[in-house]
Amino acid sequence: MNSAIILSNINEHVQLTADERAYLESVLISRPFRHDELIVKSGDVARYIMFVNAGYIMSYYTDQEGDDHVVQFAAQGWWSGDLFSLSPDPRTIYSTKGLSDGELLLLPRSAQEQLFEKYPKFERYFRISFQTSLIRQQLRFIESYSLTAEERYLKFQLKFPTIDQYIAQKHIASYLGITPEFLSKIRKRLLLK
Amino acid sequence: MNSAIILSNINEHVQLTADERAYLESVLISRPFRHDELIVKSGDVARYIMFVNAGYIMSYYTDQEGDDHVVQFAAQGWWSGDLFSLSPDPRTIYSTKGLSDGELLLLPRSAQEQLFEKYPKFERYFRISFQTSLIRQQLRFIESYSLTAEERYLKFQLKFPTIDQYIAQKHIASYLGITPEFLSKIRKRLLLK
DNA sequence: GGCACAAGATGAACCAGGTTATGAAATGAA
DNA sequence: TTCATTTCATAACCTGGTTCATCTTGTGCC
Repeated sequence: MNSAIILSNINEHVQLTADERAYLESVLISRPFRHDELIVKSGDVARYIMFVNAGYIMSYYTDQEGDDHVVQFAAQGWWSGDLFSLSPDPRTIYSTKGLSDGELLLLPRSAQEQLFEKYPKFERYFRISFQTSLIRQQLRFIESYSLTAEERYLKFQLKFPTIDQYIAQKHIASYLGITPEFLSKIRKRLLLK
Repeated sequence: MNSAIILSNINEHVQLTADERAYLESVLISRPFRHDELIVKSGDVARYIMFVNAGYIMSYYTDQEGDDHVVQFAAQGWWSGDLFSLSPDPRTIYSTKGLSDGELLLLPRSAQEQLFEKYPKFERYFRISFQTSLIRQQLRFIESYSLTAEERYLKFQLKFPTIDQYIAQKHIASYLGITPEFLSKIRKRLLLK
């Protein structure tokens, strides 16, 4: 298993010893996925959190009316946002799908608890990760109110300059909280400028 | 200082020793506030995070156009959501205001770092707190897309059955992401039902 | 290549929610 | 108690975004 990316990611926040590194590697599970594969279905018991080691994935939420809402795109080097696997009821409310071929590294829930017990450094790493995710999530929430759909689309393009070739427009629309038709209009409007 | 509430809050997730408890109490700072007092102004260097020991506060974000967006209400027993104080640049983007008279317990940033160093248990406590906050924040984000303004208002009333006497309607409207006028319409519509 | 089917574009009618304006009621300072 | 200020309600009008229907353009797939 190639764990270079996850290790360098963790190393940005805490310095791991050889022991800690070895232990982490011993509990990670490689999980390759294919383009368009449904990796996790909502309602599943998700006994792990996911690190994207290669490729692209997206997570989405299906509401009562059966409409999907894209919550997150994740590229190489990202954790997937589904944290329900860590709370008492591990049934996830998100589905996760591959947007390309790729590989996940799964960190099982049980292993994670042991990781925290054994090496508090990992607790620190995840504390920091959750904290920055929370800040980002709050900013995104604010933006969804204070920016127009067009501004949000422009921001999206800046944030994911390369990913969009992997993502269908309807999924981008869903991520932005608008209909595909309206995204179409925005794109046309932007071309004319 | 009365730290019963914060201790029982922490105790729900980790068991503190007498030492740990004493240390925490020694670094907490009492900060009383008044109704309508501006406690933190956006742009301030916020060197602490805040625990509501008594009363109600709200945090809001002021956008480029100068419009306020209420991000969070917090009652007794809640941490305030402003985590920028923990990131490298501690200038906050939120303002915080008292909705009633009350008291905050401030946990200074420097003290917090020492707390984590000295007693990893606190790292665990905050890891768990951030994690559950993140889950809640994601749910709120999803709801803002998949529910109508009226449904969100009804949910708000369920979630904060007592707080609304302290909060002006325009702040509730802001929290819900709508105009005060539109909230007015919704309330009228609901009364007629 | 050719067929089937999903994705994107386009346009018209429509609606949830915003904007602006006005007045009434509440709050509060002097 | 008065005057000023803020908040809430109401109503007419406006608009960003939706819905639905049709058409075009991919994109597997055998």
